[in-house]
Amino acid sequence: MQIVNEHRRKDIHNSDIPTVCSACEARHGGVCGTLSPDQLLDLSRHSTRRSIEPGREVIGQGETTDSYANIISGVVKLSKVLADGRQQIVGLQFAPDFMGRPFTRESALTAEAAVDTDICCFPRTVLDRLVAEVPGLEHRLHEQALKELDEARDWMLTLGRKTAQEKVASFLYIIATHIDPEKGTANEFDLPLSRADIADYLGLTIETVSRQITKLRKENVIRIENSRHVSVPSLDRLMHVAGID
Amino acid sequence: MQIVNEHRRKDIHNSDIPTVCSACEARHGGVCGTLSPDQLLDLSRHSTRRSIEPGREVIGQGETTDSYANIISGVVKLSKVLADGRQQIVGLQFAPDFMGRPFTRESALTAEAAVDTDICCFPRTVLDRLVAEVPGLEHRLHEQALKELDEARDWMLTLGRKTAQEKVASFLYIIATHIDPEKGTANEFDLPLSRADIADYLGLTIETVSRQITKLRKENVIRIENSRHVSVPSLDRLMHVAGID
DNA sequence: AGCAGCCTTTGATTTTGATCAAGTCGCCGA
DNA sequence: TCGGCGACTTGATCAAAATCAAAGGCTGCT
Repeated sequence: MQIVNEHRRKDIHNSDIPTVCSACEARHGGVCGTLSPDQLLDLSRHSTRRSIEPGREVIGQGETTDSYANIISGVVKLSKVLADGRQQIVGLQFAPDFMGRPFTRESALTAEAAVDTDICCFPRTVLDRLVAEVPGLEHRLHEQALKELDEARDWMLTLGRKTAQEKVASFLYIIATHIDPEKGTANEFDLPLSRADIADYLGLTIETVSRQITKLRKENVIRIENSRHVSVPSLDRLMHVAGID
Repeated sequence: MQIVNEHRRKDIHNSDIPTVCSACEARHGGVCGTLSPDQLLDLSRHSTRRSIEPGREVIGQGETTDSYANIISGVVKLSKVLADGRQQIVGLQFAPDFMGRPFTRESALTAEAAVDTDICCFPRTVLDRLVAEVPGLEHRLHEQALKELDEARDWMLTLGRKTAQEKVASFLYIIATHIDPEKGTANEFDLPLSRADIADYLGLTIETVSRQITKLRKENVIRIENSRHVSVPSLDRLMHVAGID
């Protein structure tokens, strides 16, 4: 994991930054961005990296935890289930998102890795202390919450008012624009979700998802290989099919 | 509007509090709760009360504003529309909610009064200054955002995975538990939304909403008069039909 | 009172997506 | 290399909700 970064880093004063953090892909985007080297050191001393394999739960609906985490790489599904087992994925989180809400006293949702995922966990107590000490930190967390709220509301429009075709296209668009934390959008990518997951995200069945993907393929909106790898000739076209503008 | 409050107020130190605020129904629940009398005076000097009749837009999708508001009484619909006119209500706000997100530089959604509604508006600049000055204020706004996020995610489960019957029951349950800012739940209430609004909130058509309401009535889950007034003999029963545990 | 207009309900029919049921494909282990 | 298994696709049928269409019923106005 000791990758030497060939590009010049965005910040000059790398000197005092903890080693774990200076190599961290999520440092600038996550909560850590607002922290001084001292504070970063403080936090890093209490934080642990974890690798999570696909399907592994980070936290279950109704459980309690006392930690927060940053996603370093990978994709995490946030989902809710009804008593009878019907499931809905209510959010996807990508690097370098902060996972803050799953860890409230009692979690209202399940967080589960969709693919191999690395996260950086730190205890609630430490972050809470830092929030009290560092002026801009709560603001950062607030911004993250507002971003998630906007995304949730966008998705509500998708769930409530779009057709199956538009839903699937909307999903592919989300992935294309989020899968690569570096550059904005990708024309080609591996789907981080199985058909069953996609169905749970879109409020559809796997059969319908499969049929709609086939339809999009036949209409040349996307190309598929291996059923997991997708390429998108024209993002504009995909957006249009997704009913976005 | 000069109503004399017969009940003893929860706080003792009423002395320095601006008159407009001391009579305000939203003061304890809204953002104002964290402010000192001085700060409240500061804010109140720049704030204006507005009465909004049903159907009147407070802010439209894509517009810009420079104010926030507290809901004093009434109900506000937050909605999004697709290019072709399909609409989805993505949230309802009740007194004493803070309306913060609608007013970001460019609003991602439309806020519109569902019934006669009173709000207390204040300029972005003043609140932003107070946020910088008052330690707990951003936290309060953060909490509000997290509350809305939780509600949005709950609703996503409803939109994606519940049947029409469950959706309508879920809606009625939301209203029963939110319409009265004072006590928790009401067994009897006027619906703040028309059938068309309910349909837009549930991702259904008005015909389906109407049929499901009729069905709930015939099954004695609810009683209806005037098509707007609803009474609920058993909240537990309603919850159960709504698929809530 | 009588009428116009809107909101709501109800009915008949159609459509979309769900359900049921086989396959097919790719991958892993024997 | 061959099964076998899980994930995905495809097909046939069914059902829930949408759509199309026509009343009711309430409100406000003349």
